[in-house]
Amino acid sequence: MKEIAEHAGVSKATVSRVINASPTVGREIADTVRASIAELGYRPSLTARSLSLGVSRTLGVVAPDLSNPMFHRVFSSLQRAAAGSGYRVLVAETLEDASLESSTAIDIRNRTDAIVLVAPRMDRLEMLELLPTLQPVAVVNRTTGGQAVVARVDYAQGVVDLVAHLRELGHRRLLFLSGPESSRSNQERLAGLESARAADPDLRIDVMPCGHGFDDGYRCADSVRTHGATGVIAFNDVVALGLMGKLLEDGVSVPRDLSVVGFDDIAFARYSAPPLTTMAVDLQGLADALWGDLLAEIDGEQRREPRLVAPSLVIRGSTAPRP
Amino acid sequence: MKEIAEHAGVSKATVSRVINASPTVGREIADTVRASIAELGYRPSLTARSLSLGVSRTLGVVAPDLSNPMFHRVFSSLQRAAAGSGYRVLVAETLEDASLESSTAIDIRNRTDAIVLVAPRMDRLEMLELLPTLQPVAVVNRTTGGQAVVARVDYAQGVVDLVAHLRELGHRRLLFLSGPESSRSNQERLAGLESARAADPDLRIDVMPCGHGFDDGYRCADSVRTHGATGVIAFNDVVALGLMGKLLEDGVSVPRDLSVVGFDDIAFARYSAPPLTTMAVDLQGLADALWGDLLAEIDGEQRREPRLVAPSLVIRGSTAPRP
DNA sequence: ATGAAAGCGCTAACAC
DNA sequence: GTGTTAGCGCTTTCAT
Repeated sequence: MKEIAEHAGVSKATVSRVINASPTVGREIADTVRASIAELGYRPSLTARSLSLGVSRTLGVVAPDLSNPMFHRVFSSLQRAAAGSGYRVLVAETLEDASLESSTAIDIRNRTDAIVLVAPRMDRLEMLELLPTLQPVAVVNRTTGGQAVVARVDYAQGVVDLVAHLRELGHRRLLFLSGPESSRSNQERLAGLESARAADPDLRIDVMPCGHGFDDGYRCADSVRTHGATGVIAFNDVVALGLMGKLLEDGVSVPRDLSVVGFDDIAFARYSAPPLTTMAVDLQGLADALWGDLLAEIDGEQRREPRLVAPSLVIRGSTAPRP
Repeated sequence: MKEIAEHAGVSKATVSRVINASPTVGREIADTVRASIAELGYRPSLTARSLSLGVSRTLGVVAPDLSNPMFHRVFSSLQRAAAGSGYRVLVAETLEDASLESSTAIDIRNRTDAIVLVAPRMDRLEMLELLPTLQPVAVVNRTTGGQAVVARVDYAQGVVDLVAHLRELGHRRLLFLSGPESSRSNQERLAGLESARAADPDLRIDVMPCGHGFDDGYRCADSVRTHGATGVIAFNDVVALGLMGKLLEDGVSVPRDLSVVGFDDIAFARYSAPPLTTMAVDLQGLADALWGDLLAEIDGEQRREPRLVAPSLVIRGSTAPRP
């Protein structure tokens, strides 16, 4: 920057003004400066800028695993939302290392103006302790007792809708393939199941621990077949797809022999054979709302009203009347 | 930091030394300082640190679309590799906005110590012009004439292997579902096709423009059916899966009526019905090599020997002898 | 072993 | 309108 200033015969301050398009700088001078910038191929240091301004215009995202299309979509949607306000997104995948989630979050937050934390399995106490040091911070699919901006998918209601759909098709014996025990969103699905049971004594819903990945669904297929249920509610689409893969391989026809539903409406759900009945979630809407609140917090407001987004049933080919 | 210094009754320099575990600091003093840090909940500013050191220990990644499992895996593998050296990864998805790729890359590079560019469709001249301003920089699946660290998947050879596999199964009329025309990796696949043709005059391989997404594969299914080929080589697994979805929906049996192969070996390829025959790519290996070279460049060495990784055939259920 | 002070590249009063 | 100057929070000589 000093070089530019010298080259253009002005002061660093003027260069700074030109870069930031300050209106108080003379036409001619500005052009000279711009010429020097172009000639010397100068690029302002964003690091120095951040330090001086105390602001980086960067949003941090911490997520467990972007290969899960659901997590990827929250990230991607956030990036889109943030980009609309001129913010970049720095993301860190915590992968298997749940133990490093906290320190990762702290580190990421340190380089950014705000952070969104996607940590479905982080211990609640640990999270509650962490949150105050992370402000402004948003949390996805968890409750925080007002410690953060929060947006949640209404998994409980989603599961209720799924059960209702299967019920209408005549299914009375249902099986839920449960996700990670410690996952908050799994617990909500379980709660949804409970209220569905309560509302309909004629219904039997069993729970089978399974997991959250393709391989988990695939692995559970045999137990599902022998279980006797006619309708299966998978933890999510990924599990449902893994399950269906194995089922079809073994000659079980979905939906003729067995109806299967997932959750999330990932891209592939529409193209599987049969296409998957599932709950679609407006993640872009969730991200937009979250980002709006976060931006307000960055500007000093307090926005702690939890956002609850309702998923909607998408009926495709993997469900049919009870055999 | 000043507060810590005052609280502990030492100077800022000493605090800095304690933070950086300098050995030249007295045991007792160090403990006092650490106590103050803990008590006041102090976290050093990485931004200031970066500015002072001229180094951020962060790697930037620019990729078009992380929802593509292939791109996601290069990102994820890079993050794993970089994490091993204590580096964070800042990623930006350029999404549809190919026009913003350059400026995004510049911006990201500006906040990081190095960058890896995944831009299969960026104009070559634009890229060649951009590269010098991005050093140290690595590029995936493109050639740069020595302007950058590069790692490439040998798509040409992969396609040759795929053709050979189908040929052995008796297929003589093949159809290639081509990806984006401007994509470098698509051009390499085409080159592979050409050498396969040259080596085997008895073989007929047609090319049909299709795309790179699920929906593209899905959409092409009808034309594929009427085309008459008995073996289909999809641009990648995503296209293959989209195609198979529609095919099975329409009662075409894969692999009995038609053999289908993909490329990349994405996670779901193993769980589709039928599981997909495809070319597996050791992306973690590619990322490790790339990161090794990049790290060397960060340290001032020059590492421009292109890395070429050979994919390997994974035979699953989507291919069978010609009907 | 510790402190004082300069400097990383930028912005923002404040002066002219 | 433009230049001067003081800082943003840290690291790192150079003294002591």
